Amino acid sequence: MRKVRVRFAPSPTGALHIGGVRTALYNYLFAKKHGGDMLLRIEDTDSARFVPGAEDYIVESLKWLGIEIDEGIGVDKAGPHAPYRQSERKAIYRKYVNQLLEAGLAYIAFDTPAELDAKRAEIANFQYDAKTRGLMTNSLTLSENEVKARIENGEQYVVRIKIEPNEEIKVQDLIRGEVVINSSVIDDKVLFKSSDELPTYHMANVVDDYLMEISHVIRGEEWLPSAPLHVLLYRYLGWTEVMPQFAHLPLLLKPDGNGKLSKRDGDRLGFPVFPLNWKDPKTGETSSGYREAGYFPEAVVNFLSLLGWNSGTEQEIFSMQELIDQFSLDRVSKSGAKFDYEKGKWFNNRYLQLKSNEEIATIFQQILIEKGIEQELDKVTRIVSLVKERANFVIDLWGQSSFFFTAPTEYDAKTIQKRWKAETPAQMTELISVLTAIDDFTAENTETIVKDWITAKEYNLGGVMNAFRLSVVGEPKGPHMFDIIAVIGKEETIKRLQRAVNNINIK
RNA sequence: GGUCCAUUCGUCUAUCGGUUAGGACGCCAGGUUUUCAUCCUGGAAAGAGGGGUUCGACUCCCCUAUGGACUACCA
Repeated sequence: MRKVRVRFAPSPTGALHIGGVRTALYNYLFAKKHGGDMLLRIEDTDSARFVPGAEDYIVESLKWLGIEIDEGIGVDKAGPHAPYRQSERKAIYRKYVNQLLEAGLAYIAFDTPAELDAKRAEIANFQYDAKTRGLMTNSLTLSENEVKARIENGEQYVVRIKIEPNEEIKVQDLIRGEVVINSSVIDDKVLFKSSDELPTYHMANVVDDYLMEISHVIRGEEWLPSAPLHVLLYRYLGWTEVMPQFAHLPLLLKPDGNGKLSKRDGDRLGFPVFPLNWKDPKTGETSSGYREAGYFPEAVVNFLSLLGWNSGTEQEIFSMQELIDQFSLDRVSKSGAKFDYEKGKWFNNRYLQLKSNEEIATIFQQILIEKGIEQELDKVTRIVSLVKERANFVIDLWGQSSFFFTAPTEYDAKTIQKRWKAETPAQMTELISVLTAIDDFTAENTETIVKDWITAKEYNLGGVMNAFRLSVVGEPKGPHMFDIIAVIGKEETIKRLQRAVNNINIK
């Protein structure tokens, strides 16, 4: 049994899309499950679409998510198959292109893009293949000398694969089973372009997967139509015996409407489609990322893992290790998954609840500092413990707990109307004296004393407590009142009560 | 247009011929709570349609419909 070696091979054309992240994740899970290696290779064979910074972005994204690379880009020591950037492997591809040319399995074509466009306009459903290549300008229609002359003249050309028609090409897919496509519908794809001396995806991909000893190609469904071409390339190159196994993953779809999830959907619907914030160096346009939106990487991984795969059990929360242990390609679904952002939030909520108060407090402390509030970790931890369960994100904690740090400056009008009665100011003034007399300001003690007072005076518990809350918090929300005042302290509590008595007027 | 892939609650999905078609998100209702939230309980909610095969189909086959991907000197 061959060692499992998989690769994630994005092209550096911008930020790593969330669908790409899932592909990387599934590759990683599969590799680790089988004790194999995960490679990161950069497919930068399209010089025109290269975007600076994209490669670093990809490396940083995977690192943030905990998807560890064993070999290739982003690893300190160059691996045994270096380089791992396709633009740096020109000579390698050239050799195999020549091999194909010499064997008569590929040919040179001089048709310019303009000429091809003209043909497409002229002939409906034009396809460069066995039926049409005799009409075109290539080494099959030109004499050997003319081909040589044109090349020596510096004329640009491409190398095309020569597909023999009318053969049923079979692709064994680990997720979909056998897929059969007739070779007649495959066109003579460009394998190599002289303009930049670089191969196209198809050629580079097959050559590299072979040389890097890739055992399984796990990639998006958009590659399924070209898989037969790749099978043919392995055959033409004489590598059928070591051809990797294929698995084509279902796509991530738009939450609403139709089509695959795109960057624009994120902007339109208000959620990130990238792992990290990204600023496009050309347009200056920025896109938000899950990290900066406050997601925990574990939540993103967990959420993504379940978009197209399930364990077959009712478990929903998985650590990376559990995912590795339970992952299996035959439990990957065949149909596309609509991206459900609401569920993503829920996953973050679960991880927030799972984390220790102190860990969250450490993060929250930074947010507080940005708001100009410096607090000791102990106190922040205590506050976190009181409000954590009502938050999905660490940032939500601010909305739930800001009153711990700053006294209310205004009071919720609806609540005044409902809870601030004619007798309230007198009761609150009385409450001030009750609280003033308390030395031990713990929640248990203040609760006992205040409740005894309310009972003794035969006041309405709800009436007093709600007015008390309004005075201290400013709104009808928050944790248990006595927990709140234990944190903010006696002096501040009394101050807030006094201010409420002075400022709230009954309409 | 052509080729290929897919089709269970609104969404993610379980079911691998016999189930009251299960779970989760979201939604709704009730309960707990001095407030809000949490939490607890409950509820509504699905096999695209039509043919077969079979004692019996969500499950297997065919057709139709619908959705998606691909159809570049992009990946």
